[in-house]
Amino acid sequence: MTLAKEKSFFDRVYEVCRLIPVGRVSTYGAIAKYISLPKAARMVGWALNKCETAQEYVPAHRVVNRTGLLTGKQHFGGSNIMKELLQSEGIVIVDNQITNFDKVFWDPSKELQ
DNA sequence: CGGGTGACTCGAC
DNA sequence: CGTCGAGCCACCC
Repeated sequence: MTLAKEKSFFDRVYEVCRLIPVGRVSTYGAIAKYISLPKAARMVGWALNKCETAQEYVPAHRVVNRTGLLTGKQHFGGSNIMKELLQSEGIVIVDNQITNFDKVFWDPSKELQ
């Protein structure tokens, strides 16, 4: 799939996040890598922090750090909303850690090329 | 315009 | 094996 390269970094992050299939998750680094900025993983998280400003809904709960840990949980209203959402999609989480992370991991640079 | 920020990542000790 | 530190870069104020 080809994404508009004219758009800003943020917009690309939002687009990739929306492309994440239900029941799957991705990582900040993987997304950053897909948009040709593998070292901008922090920017991805920051972009998701402002995902509410995006014109369309962004499933930011499907994006975790590269270990499968829900580091962004606290930014989801301060509750277990992120965990609840992921579990409702079939993802198993124990202590904010995705247990079957290897199976649900979705790499845009591989799945989306 | 310049500095600060951040939901990350990787390497060193 | 676990913890700590520094680099990274586009966007906001």
